Amino acid sequence: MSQLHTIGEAAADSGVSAKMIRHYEKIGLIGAAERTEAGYRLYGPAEIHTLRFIRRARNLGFSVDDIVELLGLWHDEKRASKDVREVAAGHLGALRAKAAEILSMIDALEHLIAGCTNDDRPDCPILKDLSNDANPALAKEVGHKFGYQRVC
Amino acid sequence: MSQLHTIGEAAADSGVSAKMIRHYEKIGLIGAAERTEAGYRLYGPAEIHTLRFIRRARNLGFSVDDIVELLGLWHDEKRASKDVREVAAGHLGALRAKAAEILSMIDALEHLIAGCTNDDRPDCPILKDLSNDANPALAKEVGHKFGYQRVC
DNA sequence: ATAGGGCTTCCCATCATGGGAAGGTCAAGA
DNA sequence: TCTTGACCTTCCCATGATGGGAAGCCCTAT
Repeated sequence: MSQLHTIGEAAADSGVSAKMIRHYEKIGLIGAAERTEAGYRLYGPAEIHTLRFIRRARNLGFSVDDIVELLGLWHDEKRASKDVREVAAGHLGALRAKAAEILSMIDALEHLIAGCTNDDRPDCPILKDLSNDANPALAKEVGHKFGYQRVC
Repeated sequence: MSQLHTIGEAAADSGVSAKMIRHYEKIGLIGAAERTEAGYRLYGPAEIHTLRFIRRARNLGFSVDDIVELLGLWHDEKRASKDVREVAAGHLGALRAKAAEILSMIDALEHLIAGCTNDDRPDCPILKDLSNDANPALAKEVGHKFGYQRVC
């Protein structure tokens, strides 16, 4: 008994909020916890270890779906390291794509801000760029289906 | 009449989906569109220009709340360029923070993956790190309220 | 006994976006 | 003229991870 913890203690010890622990249980990421007679959830060292694993994986940006896989591999003594690597590499690719996207936004925004007079005059290259039909800010070539011609 | 467009045409011309145009109307980012007798929304050049403005701002990662401000400034002849700059600079700061977060995840993940044997053996430094209590992967100093001591 | 803090479940909100159903409208072709 | 198909309308639901908050039960210290 002495190593069984309530959800609040498990949260403090693992860094995962009580709210999220219940959520992870509900979506099946972790199994249903033991309960006291009064219905309180109880967590032992193994469960808290798992929660820490989950928190670390979340800190690395892994999605819950990824973590389902990682936990399965973690508990699978016959796992192949390349299977783990595959999950990690997939996530790394997604992170790199996201980083590239954000960095290009930063780049574009820095250029716009650099051109701003930063005073009380209304002239503003930022708004000029955003409203300029000829110079679409950071145009994503996505979703522009200009095949249609106007009907009216 | 000849320059009035249905929502599908406005979507194609602006790069904002019809779904989102209706959504922007509902949340008040844009005003209610004119309607035909049958209830179809109609968009003129000014509205489509605004939609393009919105799409460009979204491409730069501005939130809808930011865009409300930017549209207000855009239409305000007496705006001060520094007010625009302030909105943009605030967003830039958020983007930089996000980028730093993602880059540190990438960095940590690259190190883990580099140590992976990538074969059929079960030994795996990635899982080892995630499960290692002593070496928390990319520990965020966030949310660790370790003031509490275990009660049990 | 009572107060306060922790626990339970349930519902709602975020943020931007899309999917899909049920039904009305319109234009082109048989 | 009728049909067909592509559009439009509104309404509801889902995403993903997280938190807020209410109503009510439980436990412990005063």
